[in-house]
Amino acid sequence: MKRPTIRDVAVVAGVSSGTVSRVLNGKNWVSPEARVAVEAAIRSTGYRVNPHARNLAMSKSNSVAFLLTETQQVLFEDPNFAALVRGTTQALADRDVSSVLIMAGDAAEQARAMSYISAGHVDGVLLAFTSSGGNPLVRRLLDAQVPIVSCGMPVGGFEGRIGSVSADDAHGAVSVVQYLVAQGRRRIATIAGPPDTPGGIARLEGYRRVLASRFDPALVVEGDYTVAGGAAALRTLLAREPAIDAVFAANDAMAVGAIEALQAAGRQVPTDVAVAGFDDNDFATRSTPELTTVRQPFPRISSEMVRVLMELIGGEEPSAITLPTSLVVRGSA
Amino acid sequence: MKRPTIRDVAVVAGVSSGTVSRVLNGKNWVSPEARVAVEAAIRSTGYRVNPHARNLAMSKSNSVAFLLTETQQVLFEDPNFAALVRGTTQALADRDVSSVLIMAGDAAEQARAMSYISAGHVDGVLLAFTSSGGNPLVRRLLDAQVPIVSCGMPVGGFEGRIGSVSADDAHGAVSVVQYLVAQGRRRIATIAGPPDTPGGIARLEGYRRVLASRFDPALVVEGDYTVAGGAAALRTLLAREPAIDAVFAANDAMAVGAIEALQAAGRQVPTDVAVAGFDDNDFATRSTPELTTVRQPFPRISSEMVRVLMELIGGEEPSAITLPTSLVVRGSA
DNA sequence: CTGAAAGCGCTTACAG
DNA sequence: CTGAAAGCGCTTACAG
Repeated sequence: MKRPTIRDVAVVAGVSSGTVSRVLNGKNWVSPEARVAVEAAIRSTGYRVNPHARNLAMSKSNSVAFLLTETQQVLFEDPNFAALVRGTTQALADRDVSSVLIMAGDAAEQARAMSYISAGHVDGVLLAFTSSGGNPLVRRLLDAQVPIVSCGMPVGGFEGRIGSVSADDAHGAVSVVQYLVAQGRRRIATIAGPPDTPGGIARLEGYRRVLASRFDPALVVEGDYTVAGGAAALRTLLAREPAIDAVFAANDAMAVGAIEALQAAGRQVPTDVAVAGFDDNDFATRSTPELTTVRQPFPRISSEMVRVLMELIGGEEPSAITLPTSLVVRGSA
Repeated sequence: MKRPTIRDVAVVAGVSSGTVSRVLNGKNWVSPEARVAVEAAIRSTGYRVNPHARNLAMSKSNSVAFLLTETQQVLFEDPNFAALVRGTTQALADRDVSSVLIMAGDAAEQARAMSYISAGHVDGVLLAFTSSGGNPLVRRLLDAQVPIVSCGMPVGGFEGRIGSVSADDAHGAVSVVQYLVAQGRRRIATIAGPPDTPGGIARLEGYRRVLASRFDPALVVEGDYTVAGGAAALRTLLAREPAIDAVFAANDAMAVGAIEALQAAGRQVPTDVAVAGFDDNDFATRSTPELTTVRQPFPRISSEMVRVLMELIGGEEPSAITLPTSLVVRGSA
């Protein structure tokens, strides 16, 4: 009737509940015989540890939050988020820790998130650092000593206080722009990301580094990481400089928008204008032609985020990890 | 240094910890003076209740799972899921209960989900009933007495054992097919959903009911709810019966695929062939022309799911709720 | 290696 | 209306 407790297991196994707890927690101060007896008793009673009791006794929650500081809309439209949520959930599950998705898009939600997290529901938080929108919350979380690791280099002055793991944005941009140059492109424009995002900064810098003295501010337009934003940016670019023959967009969504706008303007991609993106997410293979882009290693980013967070929770110092990207050549450039 | 407990609040307020607990839980057996003193003490100490202690004492978790039995890929591509996850998370947060997203696509994940849930991490489960893929898990959950409510009528023989809330699929289909008839369409085909899904069954039935004696099996093709599947189904339809002048797709994604395939085949939408969908999700406004479709009231579905689940958790019987749909006329039909 | 016991921080009959 | 106390189910020094 009632769910079995550690005590029930103990009587069946003929030991004390302390011993049951020890085998449960993999301590090795237990004799082989006792261990065998306890394991059998666990099976025969159908015992499962009560997480609330364990959490109370150990004062930890065995759970972390994945915090979304963007508007909720964005989340489910952004394949990067999806990959990260999927990847980290998996990596966490492998360690038997659960994860809660927390949406904290507006101030009210952020307040709620803050009280939820600081109440001790989670041991740490995973963050996708896309803009500065979540900064106030991050600051408060930090003040409350909550372990945090972000995907993407922190941009709000949090360097060294939170863990981070990011793709090598600058180098990824360098490699793709070099590729465009090698293909003989002469007027290479870029659609940059928002300047308050790590990708918005570093990818532009990579572009600029390759072009060096040939860098022309007129060929830089800022986008908002959306398909529509990419299309709009492209039109601006075309108005400024009709002779562009290549565009490097700071993410795949904008690259898709650029392709659509280009085609609407009667330009062939890649014949007239080559287009390259960044991310290699679902957008990359949904456009015609498919995108030449820079791949972010999301599975590895996810597992590293989890590893670093666990270290932080364990009391270690925050580390900042950068992972290599790779160039994926498809039809668009 | 150490986080304040109920006891700290009690000494500051000059009462016993039992009284603090009573004001915390909104019991009214507490004098106004005591209440005021406690509330002040809570503020001055910065007290927050420890959820693990509370959960242990009350033996409940104040948390529910949103279970995804589809492959993980599907989730983040499906705007219906996104709307449901968003809506239920919100409704749950309003009641101060948290939610965990659990992906249980393959057998290994289902086993893990089972043990997570039956360990008592959550008080109940929210489910999006899209196919029969999750049936074995649902069955085991039911055996373990876990309260469940699904979106969509249960199809695996779970009627009456789990709560459910769904849009009125049959009536929604009736209204849109009647609309097509009223527009003067004569050869109305349908791309049905998979026959092991509630929508796959009821929407087809609504279509059939309107056509009655004019129903022609040759005009029915089964799709898989994806854009590509919709396009493929449309091509099959066109091969069978080039004279179709309208298509009712069982969801928006397939409707978009149908439009694309139609256009690729040189047919104008809606002039040559009218196309209607079902859902009114993001797909509906991303196609050209935009979709005429049946709106599912996702916000209401979400909040009803939560309400019914809370009832179930509270010991009441499972209820099955059907919510009305509405026809949304845009450019495609 | 193992048991008895204290403690984690709450809730809730039970008296009063 | 309120306090003292038991209980929720674990973990973990502390002895032995």
